[in-house]
Amino acid sequence: MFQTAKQTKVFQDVVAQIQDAILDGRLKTGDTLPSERQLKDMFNISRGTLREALRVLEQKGLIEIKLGVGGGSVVKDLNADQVSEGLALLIRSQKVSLNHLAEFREDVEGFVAARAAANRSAADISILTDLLNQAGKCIEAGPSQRETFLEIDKRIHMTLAQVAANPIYMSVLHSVHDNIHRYYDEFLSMDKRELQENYRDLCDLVHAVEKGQSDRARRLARNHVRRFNKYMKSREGQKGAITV
Amino acid sequence: MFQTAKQTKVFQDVVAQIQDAILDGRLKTGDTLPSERQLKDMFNISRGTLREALRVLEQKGLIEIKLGVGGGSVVKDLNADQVSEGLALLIRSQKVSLNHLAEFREDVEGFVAARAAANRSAADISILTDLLNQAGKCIEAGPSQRETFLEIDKRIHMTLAQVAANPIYMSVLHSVHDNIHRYYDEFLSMDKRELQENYRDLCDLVHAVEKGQSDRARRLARNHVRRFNKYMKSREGQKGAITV
DNA sequence: AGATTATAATGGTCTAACCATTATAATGAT
DNA sequence: ATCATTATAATGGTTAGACCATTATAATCT
Repeated sequence: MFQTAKQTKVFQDVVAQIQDAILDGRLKTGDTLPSERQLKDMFNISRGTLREALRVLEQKGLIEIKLGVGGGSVVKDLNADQVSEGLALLIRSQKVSLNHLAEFREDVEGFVAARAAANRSAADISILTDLLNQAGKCIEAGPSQRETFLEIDKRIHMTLAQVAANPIYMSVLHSVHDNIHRYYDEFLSMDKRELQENYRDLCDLVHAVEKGQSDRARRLARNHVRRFNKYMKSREGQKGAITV
Repeated sequence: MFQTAKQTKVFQDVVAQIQDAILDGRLKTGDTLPSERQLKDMFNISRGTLREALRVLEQKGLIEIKLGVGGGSVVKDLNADQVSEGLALLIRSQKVSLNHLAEFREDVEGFVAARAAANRSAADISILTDLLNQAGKCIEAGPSQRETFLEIDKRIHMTLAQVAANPIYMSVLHSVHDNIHRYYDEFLSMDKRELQENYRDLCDLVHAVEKGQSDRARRLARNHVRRFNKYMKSREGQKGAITV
């Protein structure tokens, strides 16, 4: 009939109070909290308990704790890192395989491209075109620029997420890339033909976005990712390092 | 040229060691770690430092700390809760609006349905049909069963994610539902006609999944969610409680 | 004026207690 | 003997006070 009246643990109450202050805007990004010795007196708790609370807030990505004079707990600008870390833990614990991740990425890149095509502005297209040009130069420069190409490839995808005008897309895509990146080293040996294929994919994709062709953009993005995934899987068989 | 040689902080080293042991399987779900007083000796650190490490591991969702005799740090079964909490923080900090969340859900439910249609087994269909029947009875029972209906609605969606056979879908969908649930109270006043409309959506959707019609399933799922979102937005205007 | 050195504030860690909770064992009542 | 009650002890939760490590700033020296 009744529920537990209160979370007795002191440090949880402190976490809640500071977290609420941050999320309600009473503490803004960049603000520095009082020193630990001051805070412990304000909350009327011991320093050890306060530090447990601060460690939790740090792990939540809400504050950053800096050392030395002028240091202290600084309110952080919240980003997708915690989501990303959570996903990474699921992957490492083998609750999620590389195949799962690849499949998911296929879907996500697909609808990101579709939303981007629906939302694009002239300025967006100009940024994307510029990135395409850089990517093209990388390929001409030969295989030495392979990593740079992949970096630009990633930036094009992230830019599309930005054009899609929904921060969730950016967070999710960022998390996916973060986690797929761990396997990149294993699969970095694309030859020139494969890179060119990749490049053509991106050109077609950006073109579809420019024309506002949502469905076509989605299909192209999915195929682009699928080809990359197939490539990874074939390499995976050769190396046998990762069993997913 | 060189990088920082080492993370000097003791508690971080402890976090890393225990986390690795869990993720590598040396510590399994349900295992109880030694007591704090034993651990502090094993690591040769103070109890305060150890507790900071444990608090971080707890916040990461890797362990659960129980009180009293026979208590201690127990290795948890990892789930999507941390991803969900991270997303919730992004929403509360207004980096993400309800509109963003609704739009994202539309896309996610869409491709979940499509994957489910491609992967469904006879057993899956039987479970879904059973849930549909329960939902149907709720509607006949009148508006008193509204909450139950919404609960079953959610279970149907989660079941589809399970059928899709990719744990990321389940995690993401779970996170989305978790976070959209906060706004449910504001929008629970669906009348009978709206509930029936909802019910028919679900029947059509399950039917498409049964037939293995991926594209149709995706379209139906998206429309289903979109209708719900429109409904929420219209209510939002009336109440004016949430400004997103 | 510029480089060097001391200062002091801050987080990081340690020690040693005591409090609060709870499963189990010991005790008592029936 | 069985069940309820009560003590016991192990565990996490909290406190207090000290000292170490880091670092921005101020003081000093060349």
